[in-house]
Amino acid sequence: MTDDHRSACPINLSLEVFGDKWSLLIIRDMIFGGKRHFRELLRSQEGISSNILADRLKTLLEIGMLTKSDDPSHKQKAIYSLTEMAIALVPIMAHLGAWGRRYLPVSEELSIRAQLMEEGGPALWERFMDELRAEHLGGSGALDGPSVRQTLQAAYEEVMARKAKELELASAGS
Amino acid sequence: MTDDHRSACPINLSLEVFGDKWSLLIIRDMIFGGKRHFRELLRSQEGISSNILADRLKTLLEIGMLTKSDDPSHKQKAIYSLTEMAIALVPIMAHLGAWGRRYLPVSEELSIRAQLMEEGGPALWERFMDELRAEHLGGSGALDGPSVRQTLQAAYEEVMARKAKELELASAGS
DNA sequence: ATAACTGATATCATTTTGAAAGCAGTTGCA
DNA sequence: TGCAACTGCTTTCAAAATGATATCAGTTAT
Repeated sequence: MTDDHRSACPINLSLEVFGDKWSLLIIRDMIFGGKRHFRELLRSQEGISSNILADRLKTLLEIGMLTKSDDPSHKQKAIYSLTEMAIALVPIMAHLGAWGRRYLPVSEELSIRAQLMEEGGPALWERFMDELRAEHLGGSGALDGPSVRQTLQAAYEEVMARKAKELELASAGS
Repeated sequence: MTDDHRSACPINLSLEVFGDKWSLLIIRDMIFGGKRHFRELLRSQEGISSNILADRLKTLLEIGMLTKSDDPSHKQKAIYSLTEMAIALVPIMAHLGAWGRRYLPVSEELSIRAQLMEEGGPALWERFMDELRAEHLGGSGALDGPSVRQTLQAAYEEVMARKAKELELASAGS
């Protein structure tokens, strides 16, 4: 255990954990993208390098935000799982998304999930966290209805489909 | 306007703004510490260097999280003010503090504010934000009763006083 | 057999960080 | 009228982090 912290302030300590440009994006892809494997995480929107990804995964494991296990289907495959510590970031993700959506130049398709999370409020976040616990920590059984992640993903695809259609119509009409 | 973003995802864009170890600490000191001047911000718990502080302030100004004005009392003094964009981070600060308090090795005195923010909930955050608007954006008049910042600060000092007393007693009893 | 896939490492140039000292003024006090 | 303390920075330079690219040894499906 390395204890050389700059200060024991909770905000500072939080930033020491994920105050960089990549750690939270990895968590984001696991939470909202359902990614569990190294090669999946490598295909992020933002194009993370493999050495950076390896380094951050190692750090997140050390901190206790992730755990790693073998994939029975492939001897070289590793499965990364979220711990409660990482699942507890869902409300922060929601707030970050809402803030970014309000003040930064987001695209419609990449912010529709944030919009739904904002509209859903704490009740939706709690449900999402329960689903993540079931998925990553085992224990409780399946939940009824479509998962929060599936609902968010469907909304994303709907926007993409509409945009493709609009583009097609605009192109045909020119 | 530089538009070379890694992606238009709201979480990514948020991290491009304050995904580093210092930017949010500066905002924290302005929000919770009431700091408005360069030399005040230089005296942070974590010991930020003057070059880093200057660089971050410049970036925060460019982004639109802060504004800068002259201090009438001193020709070389600058007053930094929060914009609505920065004041809107109060709920994120509250969540970050709550998360850090739960999962990281915080000290009692530096986390008492986070505890009160968590217990106060959204209603307290809104009141705090109103006070910050009055303080940094002008407009609305004074608010009744002690300010949220004063209440948090008083709680901090109470913990410090108690700890000093305990230390004194322990020392006397040895 | 072989091509594609697995989770990483190695290399190396570029960028960022950060401690420390310094600077050109301004202000308050003797 | 001096002079010390204070103002918001800037400069310098070493060390650390970042990140693109190529590569690796082993595994699996065809």
